[in-house]
Parts: sequence; C-alpha cells; structure tokens
Amino acid sequence: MTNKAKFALVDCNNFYASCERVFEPKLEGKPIVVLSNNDGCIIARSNEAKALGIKMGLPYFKVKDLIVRNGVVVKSSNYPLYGDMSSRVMRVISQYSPIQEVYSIDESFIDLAGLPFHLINHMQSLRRQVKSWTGVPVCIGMGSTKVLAKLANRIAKKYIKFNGVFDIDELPYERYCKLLRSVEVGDLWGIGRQSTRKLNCIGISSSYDFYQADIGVIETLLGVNGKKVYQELYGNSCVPIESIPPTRQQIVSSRSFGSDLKEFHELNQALTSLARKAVNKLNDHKLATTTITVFIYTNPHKKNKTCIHLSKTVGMTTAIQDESQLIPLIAKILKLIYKPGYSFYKGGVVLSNLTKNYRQQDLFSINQNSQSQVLAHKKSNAIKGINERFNESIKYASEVGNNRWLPRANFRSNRYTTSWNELLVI
DNA sequence: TCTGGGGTCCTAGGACCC
DNA sequence: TCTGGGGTCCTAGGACCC
Repeated sequence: MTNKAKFALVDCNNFYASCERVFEPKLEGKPIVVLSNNDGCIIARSNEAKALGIKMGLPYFKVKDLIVRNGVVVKSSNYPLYGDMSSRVMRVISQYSPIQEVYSIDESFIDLAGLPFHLINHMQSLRRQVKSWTGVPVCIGMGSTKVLAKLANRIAKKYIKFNGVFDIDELPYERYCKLLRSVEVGDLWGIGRQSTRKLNCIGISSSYDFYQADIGVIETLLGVNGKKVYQELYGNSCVPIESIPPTRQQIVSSRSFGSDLKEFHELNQALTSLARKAVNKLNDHKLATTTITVFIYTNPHKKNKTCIHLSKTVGMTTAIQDESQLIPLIAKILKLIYKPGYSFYKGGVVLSNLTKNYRQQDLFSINQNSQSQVLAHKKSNAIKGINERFNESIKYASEVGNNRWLPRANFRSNRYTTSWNELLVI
C-alpha cells in the first residue's frame, strides 16, 4: 500500500516543566512540578517528580509535605512563557510536513503520507531540530490513524531504546497484539473515565479486549466516538487531520479568586477584568457575540456550607464586539444574579453565538451605523492601542479595587520571551 | 488555610413546523 | 373509543480532550 494514511504525533515531554528548564538549566535532573492557576493543583511534572509518586491533578496542599521533603521545585503556571515557547516549537514542526494540526499547547499532528523520506530518519531530524532551536525535548509516534499515532507516542516516551521515535505500523501482528494487551483500555485516546467504567463492567479491561470486542457492542455502549476509536485501532482512519482550525464556538474567561469574595464591588472588579480578557480574545479572532453569560460560584469543596451556582445568560439582537458595550453589560448582569451573604470563590464570563464578518443589524434601530456607534468603536480601538503600548494603563473604574480577586501565583518564573522587563539576565 | 481553565462534540428531549 | 409522520432547531447535560 503506497497511499495509506500516515500520521505522526509530536508531543513535548513534560512541556511546562521543560519550558522552565530552558531558562533555568540548573533544574535539569531535578524534580519539578507546575501548578494550575491560583496555585491550586499539580498540572505538570518532570519525570523525577512522577517517580516520586506525585499524581497529576492533585491539590497542591495535599502533596506539599511530600514536595518539601523531597526538595521538589515548585512553579506557578506561566502561560505567556509556555504559549510563546509553544509557537516556536510548532513553527519548527511545520517545516517537516505540509499538513500540520496544532492539537494542543504541546502537541501537533502532522500528515506524513506520500513524503519522499525515510520517515524514522525524518522524524529523528525533527526531534533534534526542535531540541536545538527551542530547548524543548519531544517524542514522536507514527501510525496510520491518529489513535495509533497517539499510542505509538506512548511507546516512544516509555522505552528509551527507540530514541524518542516509534512507528507502530512496523510491528508484526503478534507484537501489536502484545502491545495492546499491555495498555489499559482507558489509556486509549478517546476512552475516558466513564467509558472505561462501562467497558470494565462487561469484562473489557485491556486495549486488546477492546480490540477483540464486537463493534456493535462498542457502538451501543459508547456511541459513535467509541466506534471511531475501535476502527482506528484496525488502521481505518476516522478522525481526519485539521490543518485549518475551525472557527471558535465560544470564548470563556474564568478564574478561581485569590480570596473568597463577598462584596458586590469586589466581584464586579474581578468580572470586569475577566470581561476585558474575553473581549480581547474576541477582537483577536475578529469575532462578535450575541450571547453573554456571567456566573459566580461558591466553593463546592467546603462540605459544611451550601454551595450555590448563580448565572444568567443574556441574548442580544445585534452582535457586539466593543469593550465599551460589553463591559457595562457585565456589571448589569452581575447585579441581577448577585446575592449578598455568600462567599464566592470563582466566577467568569462566557461569550457564545460568535459571528464573523457579517453582523446582523437591528431592524428597529433608527440610526444604523450612527455617529455614536462609529465613535464607540473608535474609542475602543484607541483604548486598546494605548493599553498595548503602555502596559494596560487605561482601565474602567470598576476594574480598580482592592485586588483581592487576583489569583495567587507565588512561584512564577519570569516571562522571559514576552516581556522586556523580564529578560533572562546572564 | 489551600482543590485550574478552556475547549469540542454528542445525545436526548422539548418545542415547533407542515 | 379511536388521534400520523416526518422533519428542524434549540438547550442542557454528559463525555471527552489538553
């Protein structure tokens, strides 16, 4: 078969921890963990930290003892750094195939079908190039479907003898079956916790059990997505590569607050700031929105207190994109849902029904494109320009306050690549 | 004391249409 | 007493991913 599909999954090793090491080489060989926003949970670990038994997703305070005892280096997450490093890595990867899908901040699928290279050598070269140009180590799995490429990537990471590149299609059938027997079904891409539970109930625990199961049973139990995973294990590609990112369906901006908030003005400060982030993203993608949701939650982990979720969604006839329209609206919605007497620990803004280019006009508005609309737009652009140049120096009054909402970030490294004030000093 | 954030897709059920 | 058939669209909730 010459025209068979062939994918590679390029995945950065312990990406956030690796980014920290690039700018702090003395961390090489040491255990590192990176925390989520607000220094809440463990979201990344170096191999040394994994070896200590620190599990993904654990709340930091629950493993703090273990961390201190073993001298584990702790970092708050630094998304400006990781995002910038990611785009550098992705740019290098893009030189190795004409078709690339940036799947997540640290992963990329590329299409290798028909490339006139020895693929293992080609991918080894990619690996060396990414490492030498960005400092980030990657592993690469190859297969005739995305599910297989994912699986191959696990192998490339797990066994050093493959030197970071593994092609699962090269395995003889018997070895392939042996491999499937050694991988739990829940480790397959697309089989999550609920599906694993259902499969375990009917005696399917390994990927091999799944592979040998009846396709009809799988479809009944897991629906179309489970069926796709099944078929991809047989080498039938069902999940195409998406080199052009689909247009966004929604924009979410939410945070856990650094302290619980009770007062309206404190919440309003937090939500105004979050609304600004959301509207910036809206503008970056050149989109407008007609549906806005504001929500605030109390802490569900506090067992002795009642937990409430307050939210409201508002739809509009005309899509909006200017912060001068959106930000005041957020405060109005918040006023409608706010209840005094509760301690809120998290809140956010969701923009949905996003539209591009064409904006539905309001049938009953008298002044289409009136002077005031044009002025509002000009004002928003001017504020945006000033803020880009002078470090967020113009704010809404509601954005100014006691800052109690600001998330904790006690262990953040510098934004070495995106802020002139935080360059690496040698 | 302290528990992330940002996405997508699928499905079932209700409302509505002719 | 007996009450069709075939659709679409929207929403909420569930599941998945990183």
